[in-house]
This record gives sequence, structure tokens and C-alpha cells, in this order.
Amino acid sequence: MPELPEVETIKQDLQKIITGKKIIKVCVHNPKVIREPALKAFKKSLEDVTIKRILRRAKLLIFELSNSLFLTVHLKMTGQLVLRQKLSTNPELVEGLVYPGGAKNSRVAFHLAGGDILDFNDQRLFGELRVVGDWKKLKFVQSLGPEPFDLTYFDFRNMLSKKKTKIKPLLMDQGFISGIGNLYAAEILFGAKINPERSAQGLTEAEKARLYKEMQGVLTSAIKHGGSSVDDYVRLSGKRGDYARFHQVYGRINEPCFVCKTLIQRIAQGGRGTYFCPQCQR
DNA sequence: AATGGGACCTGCGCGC
DNA sequence: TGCGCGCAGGTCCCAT
Repeated sequence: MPELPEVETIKQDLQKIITGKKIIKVCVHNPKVIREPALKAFKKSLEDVTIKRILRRAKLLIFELSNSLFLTVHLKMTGQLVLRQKLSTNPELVEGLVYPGGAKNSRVAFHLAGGDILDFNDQRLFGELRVVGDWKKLKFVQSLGPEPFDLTYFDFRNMLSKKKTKIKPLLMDQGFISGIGNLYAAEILFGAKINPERSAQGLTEAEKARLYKEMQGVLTSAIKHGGSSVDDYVRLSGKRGDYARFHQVYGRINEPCFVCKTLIQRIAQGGRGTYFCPQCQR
């Protein structure tokens, strides 16, 4: 369930540690996660290639390669990118490794020059790896709405006023705004004191302003703390993200609201669990 | 346009 | 102890 803050954290970790490294061998343990091109071509287009730069768009990671192709990685729900480092390479990072010996649910292993291995782990096999000539032309990328941090309040406000939809599913709609998932939608709405069932266009100006501020604030803070490790998400080092201790509502069904002590409720919205405080969020 | 459902998957926790 | 079931949620796809 990595969302924007988790993917951004991994991006920054990768940027620091993987940039400039050469991939010498690609071991595919489960070809299901390779979406394009076919397996043989996929491996061939990655071997003996250097990673130049790491980019992120919404929840998608993009590796810019020295052969002018791009490797895109979507973690979906249980995907992980974890670095298994040779003990001698970087002693200070070894401490946080979850599996110095072997990788759990490794589906693809990228062997790097120097001996480190970058594992793509994915318990549920929803994750998607692609090598493409132009990642911006991917249908998925074309369908994405703006990044939360690229959006002005003026535009946000006007976008909301055109939508009758309930605000919670709308925040999670990747074609509307990209990068926000179930967890952060809930936390943002709590911060803005808005009930998840409210219609977008029915929000007052003050509520829209609070929503915008919380969207920026919650996401920024979550990135600062390395994201939320609630299920499988871990950072490149294998360490957990630290933001879960700031969660106000997500996963807190029947626990007292930190603000008013009312019990946190969980309702179903579009097949997904929505956590909120019925007292604070009106 | 908006909404609801199923599909893709696997592991976990629950009730019996 | 074991079994079956529902649930978790990112994205796509189809139906209404």
C-alpha cells in the first residue's frame, strides 16, 4: 500500500545509493511481474546498463538508464525495493537490513556491479515492472491527474467545485489528483475536519482551504518521516518508515480520537475501509 | 458522470 | 488443531 510519501521515500533512498551503479545481471524469479517487453528482451535491455537517475510520478518509480530506456516500477500493494548490500560495501547501512542472508518474496533481483543486489519483492504479485522508451507515454501515466505539490490552491478549489462525488473517493481518484491512497486520504480528511461522505462541491471555501493545507502538510510530514510502515512497506535499507506513529484515524477503529475521545469509526466507501472521527469530522 | 462490482493475488486473523 | 472464509487496497475493466 505504498502511496506518494512511501514511493517518494524510496525514490530519495535510491537516488542516494543506486545512482551511477551498473546492473550486471537480472534474475527473474517470477516472470508474472514483468509486464513488458517479453522476458528475454526485458533482461537484455537492463544488463550492462547504468542507472542515471531516479524519478517519481504519482506512485510510479522510474529508473532512467544509460541506454536511454526507462525501467518503471509500480509497487501496487505489497511491492518492495530492498537493497541487499555486501557487508563490506557500506557498514553503517547493514544494521537496518531485514534479510542480510536472503530476500523474502524476491521476484526480481538486480545484481549490481560491486556485489550489491537490489531486490524487487512482492508477496501478492500485483506489482508491475516495465522497460519502455518513453515512460510518459504509458497509458497509466497519461491518465494521471496533477501531483499534489504541483497544484495551486486556485486550481484545486476549482476542480473540487466541478465534482459531485464524495470527497474521500475523489482524493483517491488518480485521474483527479495523483499519489494519494486510502491511508493518506483518511489522515488528510481528519486534519481538515471534513467528513469523508461530504460531496466535493458542497464544501465551503474555508473547508477547501483546510483540505488543501492538510493535503500538503500531511504528505510533506509523511515524507519527512520516511512514510508509513503499516503492512509490507519498508525503505530501501529494509528499515521501517516512521510516520505511522502520527496516524490519527487510519486503522484505529473503536479507539478513542486523540482530540475528542469519541471512538473512531470505520465505514465502507467504494469497497474500501474509511476511518474517521464522527465528532471532529463534519 | 458517477457508482458498484469483480478481477488480479497471497497471507493473515477470525469463527467454528 | 485445522479448515474455510473474509479482508487488506492499487489499478483496470465492465456494467448499470
